Amino acid sequence: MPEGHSVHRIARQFARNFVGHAVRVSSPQGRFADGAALLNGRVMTGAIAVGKQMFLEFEGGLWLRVHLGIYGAWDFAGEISTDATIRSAGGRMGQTNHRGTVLGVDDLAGEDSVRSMGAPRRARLHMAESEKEDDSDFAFPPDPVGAVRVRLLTETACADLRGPTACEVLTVDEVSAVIARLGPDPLDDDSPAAEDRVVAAIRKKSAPIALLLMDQSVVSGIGNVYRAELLFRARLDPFTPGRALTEQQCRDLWRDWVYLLGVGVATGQMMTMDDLSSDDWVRAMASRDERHWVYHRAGEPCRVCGTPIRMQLLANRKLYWCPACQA
DNA sequence: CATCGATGTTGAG
DNA sequence: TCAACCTCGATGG
Repeated sequence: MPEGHSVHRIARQFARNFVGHAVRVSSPQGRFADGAALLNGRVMTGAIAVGKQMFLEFEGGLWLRVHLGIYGAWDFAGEISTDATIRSAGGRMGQTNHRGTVLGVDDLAGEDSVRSMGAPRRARLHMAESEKEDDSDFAFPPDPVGAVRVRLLTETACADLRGPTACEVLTVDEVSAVIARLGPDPLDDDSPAAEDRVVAAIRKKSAPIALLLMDQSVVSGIGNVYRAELLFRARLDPFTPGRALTEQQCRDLWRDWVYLLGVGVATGQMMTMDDLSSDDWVRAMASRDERHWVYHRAGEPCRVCGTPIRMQLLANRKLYWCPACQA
């Protein structure tokens, strides 16, 4: 379920609580028994995210590649230091909103609206498309619940993976090969070269821009929500062929993705609306249906012009857009 | 409590 | 183009 921002947050969680530690690796469900045996006992030496893929590096040159697909999720438990998470409305997003600038958590929230990371404490944290924290008491390590494909366990922290699309052990060369097939991820590479690569990839294809934004070989990390929202924010007709976009339109799309991904990683939420009043900010944080311009709003009035938002299947995914604003 | 649907990708046909 | 993968929150009775 997660788009790029959640995967970065999960990688960050591993960096905090697992990197530098020897890890017991098992597969309670059994489907990853061989891979678990390969990794068991090794020290985790790195955790990186590229688009929707995460790579955990272990000593000896072995990597664990995980893709959560549509169902996948990680459950952390133990002495963990949780990421800053926007809890409620404190500040206003619009205050320091310049496109292309990544908002820091400090920009986004006032007191009490952020649970900051701080010292490790005993907690459970569910990480998928959204995150849920549970401070109630539990035994450590917890009994595996359901089909746990992989359990990673240190002296103090536990991480259970369930429902992934991909979970495999790779060599460094194989990791490089996977990454080579992916378009740029702004959090890994926000260079002019990365931007040029995306612009060129879009402008040489005749496929509709709505399809190209979802194509992980063009640009990494965009899913169905960010796709719809990026196109609305650019006031672009989703069916415009890539090669019909101007260079500037392509650059603006990339810059806006840089911005939105930064907001997503900072807040843990796919917040795609700017300049919200305090009341709207409260509503947006409380309900995902108040968080977007067009996503999941078929038939409802466009927030800008009132025209009913349209929905159509494109490559088996629901595409949402405003037929008036995005003409 | 049953059913539906999802923020993804792969591979068969 | 479409089913399969595989899990769980949201929804409705």
